[in-house]
Amino acid sequence: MTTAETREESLSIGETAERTGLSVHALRFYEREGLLVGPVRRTTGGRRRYTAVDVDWLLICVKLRESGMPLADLKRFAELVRRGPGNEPERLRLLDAHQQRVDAQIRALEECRSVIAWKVGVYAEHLARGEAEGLWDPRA
Amino acid sequence: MTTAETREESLSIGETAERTGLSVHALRFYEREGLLVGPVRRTTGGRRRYTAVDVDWLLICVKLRESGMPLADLKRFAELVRRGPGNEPERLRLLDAHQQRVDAQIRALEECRSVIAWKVGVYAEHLARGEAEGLWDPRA
DNA sequence: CTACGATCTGGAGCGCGGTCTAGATCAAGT
DNA sequence: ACTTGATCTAGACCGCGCTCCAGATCGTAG
Repeated sequence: MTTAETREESLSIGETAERTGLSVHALRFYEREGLLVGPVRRTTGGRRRYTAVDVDWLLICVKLRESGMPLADLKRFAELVRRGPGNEPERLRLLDAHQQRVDAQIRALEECRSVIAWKVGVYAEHLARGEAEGLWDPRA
Repeated sequence: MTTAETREESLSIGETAERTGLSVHALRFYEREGLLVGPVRRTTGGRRRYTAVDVDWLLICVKLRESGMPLADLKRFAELVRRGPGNEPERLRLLDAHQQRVDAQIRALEECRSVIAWKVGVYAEHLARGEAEGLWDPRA
């Protein structure tokens, strides 16, 4: 097998980086910061081996980060999961609060988009007229 | 008039901050960075006075920033406007490119939202069952 | 055995977008 | 005249989220 992988359902840090979109630096950083649920397994030589469960968790992390969840909240979430069953209500509250923020963010972006679209329209119309005259608003 | 304003259609930096949502620090910072189209007028005493045109531009800036436009692009846009008529196609390209990014961002956020919503659903369902048994996925 | 690329650790450094401080000045109320 | 609060400038500083470096080690292909 040329492209190592050992087929033991575990991946090297490089492969994990590829699959998650995170850099190897970021993966080590996340681990140091306590953002992973379990400790990452290691080979006898000390190299990290990521399981499918690790990768799934990382993919969730990526989505939460991408939608703006701060690392501190992600860490809190990881801690809750790490502590095991019993705190599901708190996990739910955390996710739910984040979802609200995402919704608000989407609404804000949509408003921005409409303002920008209007500006684009102003210029497009201006140019369609053959840019003969300057825009009425000197700062448009 | 107790709450100064002089009614000469110009605002102090503090009033401008209130109306735009930017801090007075940010207003001075934006000015230093060349993000404003024209030089801000000053009183004889050296205090800034913002006109309605200034405020309108700032409101656009706020929307562009809120939707993720980097200060460098905003600066570029301000420069184009400052140079006056003739470069409208370039302004349009700049805005249009940004709009594309905003659209992509909205789509990305919507995907994140659906992943999060699914996770929330998993927890909600689990809790509805009376949290009798742990989640099948130890890292959910 | 050798070589080369991937990975390791600890810690420094960075880009962005402001934020804050110090010390002075201005302007308005009393 | 005095006090009080807003504003001024220049420049230092900050939080976040990585990113990069040095120097050592691992591990696989040839």
